[in-house]
Amino acid sequence: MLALIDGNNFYVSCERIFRPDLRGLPVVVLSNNDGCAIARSDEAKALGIKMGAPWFKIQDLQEEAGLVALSANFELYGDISDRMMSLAAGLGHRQEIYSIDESFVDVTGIPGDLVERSRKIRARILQWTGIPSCIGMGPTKTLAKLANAIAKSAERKPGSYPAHHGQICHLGVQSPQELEDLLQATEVGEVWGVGRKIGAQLREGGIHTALDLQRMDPAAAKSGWSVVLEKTVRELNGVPCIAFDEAPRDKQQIASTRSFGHAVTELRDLEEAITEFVCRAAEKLRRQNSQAGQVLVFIRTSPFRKEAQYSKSAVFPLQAPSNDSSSLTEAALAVLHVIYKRGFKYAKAGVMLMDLQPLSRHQFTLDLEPDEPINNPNRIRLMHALDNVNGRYGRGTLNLASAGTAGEHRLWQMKQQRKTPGYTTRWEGLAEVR
DNA sequence: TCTGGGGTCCTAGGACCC
DNA sequence: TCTGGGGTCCTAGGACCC
Repeated sequence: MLALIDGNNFYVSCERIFRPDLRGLPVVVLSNNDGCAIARSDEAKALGIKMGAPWFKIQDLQEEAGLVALSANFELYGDISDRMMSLAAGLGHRQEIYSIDESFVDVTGIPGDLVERSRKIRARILQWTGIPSCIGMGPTKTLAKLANAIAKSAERKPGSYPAHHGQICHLGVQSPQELEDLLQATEVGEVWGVGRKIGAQLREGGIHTALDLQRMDPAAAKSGWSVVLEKTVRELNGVPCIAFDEAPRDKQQIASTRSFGHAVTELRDLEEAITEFVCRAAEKLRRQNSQAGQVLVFIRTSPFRKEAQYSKSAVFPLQAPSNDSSSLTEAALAVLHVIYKRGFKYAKAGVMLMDLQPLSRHQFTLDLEPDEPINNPNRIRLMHALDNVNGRYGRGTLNLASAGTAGEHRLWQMKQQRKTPGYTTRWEGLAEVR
């Protein structure tokens, strides 16, 4: 039996911990660059604000409805997430942290009333971190996710489900008839793994509810769509097909990409941005003790603007895998010089490190170059020092020269005009009590 | 004026091999 | 008239997730 614990409107709830004045108000958290809404309070949802709604299209609601918008403060959310996760882990014996606000917990064999136990954990999370959450339980991940969705709807949308499923919903203890009713009351698009496209195709084929999907022939799901949907069908029937992953696995690719605060036309500006992106990505790469075999760089104009469009990416296969910021930057800038075209207004760029492999693996080349910087102990120490300094004194304290200096005005720097302090992660962000 | 970022997995099709 | 069979590996693109 698996439980899925998930924070309600997580980013908004994090902000409300230190801004109790925001409770009861419509609040949204905006994506990087203050671009669009990526988290909404219940009150904001009630105003009809959709997930991903562009800020400039909803900002009138500030005046009209008292909407409050905040810039994303991921440092804060990450820290609150850690606290919530460690409390959620107490529900069972194994935990898989699935995203910043969700974790699966294996509650198989836990004695006693799981619903009661869940209520206690939920109450503890609320009291100790201030984050309201919902818990769903079922014999597979897909059913636990579904239970969680039911728990949320039963609380937020009265009448959608029987009220006693609010906050905690345990599908494992329902009678077959009750289970059928719950699945019948759930739209097929709510099912984990069914997105916009497949949802529309299913509805076209007469499959409208989770119950319809559960009763679908798995072979038909596979031949008509893919093995992914087949697994979903089986999971809805209580057959586990998606593994429980306790230990976070090494990433297979690491990306750093940004939309710019202002359109950028000059190569020099793009060089700065790309350098910074490589350094961010390389830092993550070193943190998981990996090295990259390939570097991808892309630049593109804004598809939303009516002007000349250009979008291009290219890959640089490294002669030997590396996690050295300057080697990777050198490769990335070489790619940039190839794909850059003058005369376009660039809106976004990014770097992806690919073909990742553990540091322990070393591929020897036939034509060893004598001045190969790879594995040079001094370079390794340098990267180590770089990470330590930036870890201690904050990101960007030490940078490669081609990243430019923060003092200069950087057109490409993203906009964040509504950011709350690092309440729990920075001394200067500590709240004062008077 | 203003539309996010970071991932995973699967599939189809091409290149290539014997 | 009639033009094999079986396999692997890689990549690009699509779909999904939060």
